[in-house]
Amino acid sequence: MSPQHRRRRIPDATVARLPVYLQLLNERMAAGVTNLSSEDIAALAAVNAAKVRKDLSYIGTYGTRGVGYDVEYLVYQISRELGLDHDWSVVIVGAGNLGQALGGYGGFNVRGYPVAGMFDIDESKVDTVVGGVRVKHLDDLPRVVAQQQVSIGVVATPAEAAQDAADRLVRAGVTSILNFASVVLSVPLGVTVRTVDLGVELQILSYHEQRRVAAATGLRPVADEAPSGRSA
Amino acid sequence: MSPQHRRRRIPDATVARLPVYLQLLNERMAAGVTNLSSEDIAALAAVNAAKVRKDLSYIGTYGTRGVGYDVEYLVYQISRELGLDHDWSVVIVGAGNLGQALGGYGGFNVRGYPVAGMFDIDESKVDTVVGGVRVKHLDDLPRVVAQQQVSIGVVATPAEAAQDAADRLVRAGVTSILNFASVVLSVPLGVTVRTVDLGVELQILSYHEQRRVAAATGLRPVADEAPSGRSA
DNA sequence: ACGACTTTGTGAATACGCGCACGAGCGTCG
DNA sequence: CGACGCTCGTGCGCGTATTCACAAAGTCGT
Repeated sequence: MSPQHRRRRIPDATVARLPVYLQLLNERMAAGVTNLSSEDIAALAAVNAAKVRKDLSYIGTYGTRGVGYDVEYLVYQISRELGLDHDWSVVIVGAGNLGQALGGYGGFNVRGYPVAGMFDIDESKVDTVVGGVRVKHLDDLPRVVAQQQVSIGVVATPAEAAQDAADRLVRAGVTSILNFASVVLSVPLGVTVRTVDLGVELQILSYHEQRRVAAATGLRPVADEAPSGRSA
Repeated sequence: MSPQHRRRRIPDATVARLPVYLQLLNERMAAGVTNLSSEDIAALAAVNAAKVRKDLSYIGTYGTRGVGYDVEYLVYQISRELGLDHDWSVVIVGAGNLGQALGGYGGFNVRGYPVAGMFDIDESKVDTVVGGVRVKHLDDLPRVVAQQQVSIGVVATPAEAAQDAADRLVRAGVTSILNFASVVLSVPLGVTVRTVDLGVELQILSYHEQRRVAAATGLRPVADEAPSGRSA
């Protein structure tokens, strides 16, 4: 039990940024950088420096005043906080277009999320091999989840099948779901769902585009700052 | 100029939810439902009913008290607000694993985002056909963007190539970018970027998992509500 | 035609996240 | 060894987002 186990709740917004910091710290570390100030990190992440400091302060006081943060140590601490000190096996449900792309991606293993299994309900997909993993029938899900201690599931099915997939995952014991289907999944309390929807993202972008042309057309030239993503 | 052109700025949080409402309204409409109350919508979207009403109030007062919202009319109004009354051509940069999956996905056309072109810098990929689109060399990007009036670009390259891809997109005239690479893109003001990063999503989930096991281990049994995604 | 009931639209209250500004602590240099 | 400069950690005010609660406005039954 390390001394610095504050265990105070970290704000959602911060949790969402920590992986970004981690990513870029790793990148700089690989480039040989050993120390970075909050200003440096802020510039790389395109956010405010105070925000970086506050974010990092939630996981502990690992900086040195007048100097900055030791990159390697910080990487270690963020990783630990995010639970990356060990691997998390994942299962992928749906071996269609997207499921195959995810399975073949390879990024899972590299990042510490080995694919414990891919599943589909379509017999014709079962036993095909995707990215080194043989597709199993969805009925085998509970066994694999139990045996391999899987707690994260990926839903890569068509929208119609997504809720059923989620239900099966939950029943099998999965407590976190990454959902790529265009549906709002309903899950019991205590299960975390994150949805990534291509259509939603595109529609958010087209809203901004639509707004730009409306402004350009001169229809009410609202003096309104141009919206920019998380980047500057 | 319709009478209800308030043109007041819609909060980002609301903009992010409108596509979700739209999705589920379309789904219910297809099922023959003609009217829905804010409570109904709230249940389907797993959010608070007051939030639904406030969100919808930003685009106009299209409900009927005592009755609810006419689904078809609401779909029309949200679509208009999101700029979906016409198609938005997109270009995809990067014809690797992910680019191919996106191109072959087909969902682009259906949803009103026809793929005007796929591009790669790797000669061996050029002229291959993915999802009915022939891959062009990245140098052809400016021509296609100009000719087809493309304003949305998708970055599906490896992380190392993503910033260059973004720079080229911006130079060609694209003003919205959907980025799938694990990098923080730097773009000029007035360009909107949205990043979707598989690694980030997984790490957010493993944070919650890590927290769950920490709680279960009894290390400080913090009386803290279990975190659930956007769903209930 | 009127009263009871339903559901919207929105002011007001609350919670949350952001960024400034500054004190505290560490390293460095004379 | 003391003074100076740099950068962290954080208290505080501000704006945004969420939720509550209720009057306004419509429907429906009689």
